[in-house]
Amino acid sequence: MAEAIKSWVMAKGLQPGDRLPSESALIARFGMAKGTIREAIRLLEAQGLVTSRTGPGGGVFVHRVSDQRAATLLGNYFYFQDLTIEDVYQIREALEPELAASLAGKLDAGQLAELEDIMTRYAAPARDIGEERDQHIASLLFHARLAEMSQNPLLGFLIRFTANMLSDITVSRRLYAQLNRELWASGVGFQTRLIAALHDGDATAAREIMAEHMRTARRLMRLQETVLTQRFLAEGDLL
Amino acid sequence: MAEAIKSWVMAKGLQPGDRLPSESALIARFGMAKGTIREAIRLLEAQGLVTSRTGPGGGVFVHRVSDQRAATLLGNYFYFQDLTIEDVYQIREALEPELAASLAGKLDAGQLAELEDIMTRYAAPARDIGEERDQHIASLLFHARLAEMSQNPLLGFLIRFTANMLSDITVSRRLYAQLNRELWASGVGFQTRLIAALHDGDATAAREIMAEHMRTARRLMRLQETVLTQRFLAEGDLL
DNA sequence: CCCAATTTGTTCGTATGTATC
DNA sequence: AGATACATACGAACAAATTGG
Repeated sequence: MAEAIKSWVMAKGLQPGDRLPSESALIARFGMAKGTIREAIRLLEAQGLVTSRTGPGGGVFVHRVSDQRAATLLGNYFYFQDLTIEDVYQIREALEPELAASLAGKLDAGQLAELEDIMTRYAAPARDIGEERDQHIASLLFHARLAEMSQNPLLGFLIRFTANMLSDITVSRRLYAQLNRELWASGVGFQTRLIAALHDGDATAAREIMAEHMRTARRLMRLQETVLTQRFLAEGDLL
Repeated sequence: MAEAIKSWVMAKGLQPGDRLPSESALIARFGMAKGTIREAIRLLEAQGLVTSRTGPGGGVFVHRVSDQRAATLLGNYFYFQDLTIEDVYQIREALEPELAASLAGKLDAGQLAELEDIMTRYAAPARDIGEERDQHIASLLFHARLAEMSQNPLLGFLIRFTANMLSDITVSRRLYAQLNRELWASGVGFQTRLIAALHDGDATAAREIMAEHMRTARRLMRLQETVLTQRFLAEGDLL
């Protein structure tokens, strides 16, 4: 029944911002009771396709599915799969270099400045765990912003999604607290060289710099996961 | 309010198949009216997190989000972005070779046989448009099955998703009707060599074969899109 | 085959909250 | 401040589907 409304909306070619008929109008049109209509609207709302506002001029409106919503919905799917950090890095290692290459020479001065600005947030080594965590988040933000600059919506979404998913995993497992200095050192150097390559329009260099960074991060993460497992075995009640 | 139920479910650590309290029980527990509870359940249902059955022994059950559902939900997001075929191929060109490499030497005889079986469906050149369409679908099935064999759930999902999205786009635009013989010829040859490399456990060869196939398909698709645009201009009412 | 119990699904009437004019 | 228009919430009744005796 939500499908009926959805296809009706698509048939009418409604665009984001357009208003759906009011509840009473939908009741009349589809010949269903208020509760049923409302449940159908909830189905659409959960998918992020509509939003509703109360009051005069309010109603139900077509809404473009937000990046956030799409990521959450897709995250629900992987909640039941058992993804490893290694799985996520396999994707990043394939996609991030591609992104870097495709952006070489395409960014304006403002965008390059923004990336440099983010970089300054971890120009200095972290002095405590809190700073270390902040730097880790900021470095993921660097990738997320880069992804938003992509002309390819699919590529941009996937990179933001994997970066966020990694952020969730690592923060929840407190991996960031153990990240060693090597990652920090390689991270700053990498971004400096990457921004230069992007500025110069050197796609090959940008790709290779990013690829190397991914390989390094993946290797370090792999080490951390080993450490983590050892800790679990040492601390927890042994089987 | 659906979030309250969702977090309650996660707090209880319910697993797929576990039953949620009945509507009346939820009404008692959360102190809300039946309609409100039902709307909340619809929100979870739309996300694919629960399903419900009527009758004795029925109720609302935790459900692992299906592949299908996740793909549909993610597809809604991209409905509002304007994705091009080129965008999708940029992802495939990055991911498919990675998949091929990671599966080299990991498939058993049954899996290899299944891939060969799919291949036989387009061993001969298509004689009419209908056959051509079937072959196009079958070739996408080849990629989808290969993706399901991946040990990486994220990689598998993304490849199935991009292949399906491409299938939707091309079928709806009737591109398949224009696919030329070069794609068919290269397709069969590619799969034969790919299966051999997978069997031999030659990851490097598998990656390169797939990469070459993707480059070829992407190039041909690009030509087709040009043709399609020209047709629109020739046929439709000119501006 | 039918009957009864259980649980979700649907309907209606009414009341409340909220934002606009 | 008050009227209006809209979504939101409540409660009671009835319908449909499924299972077991």
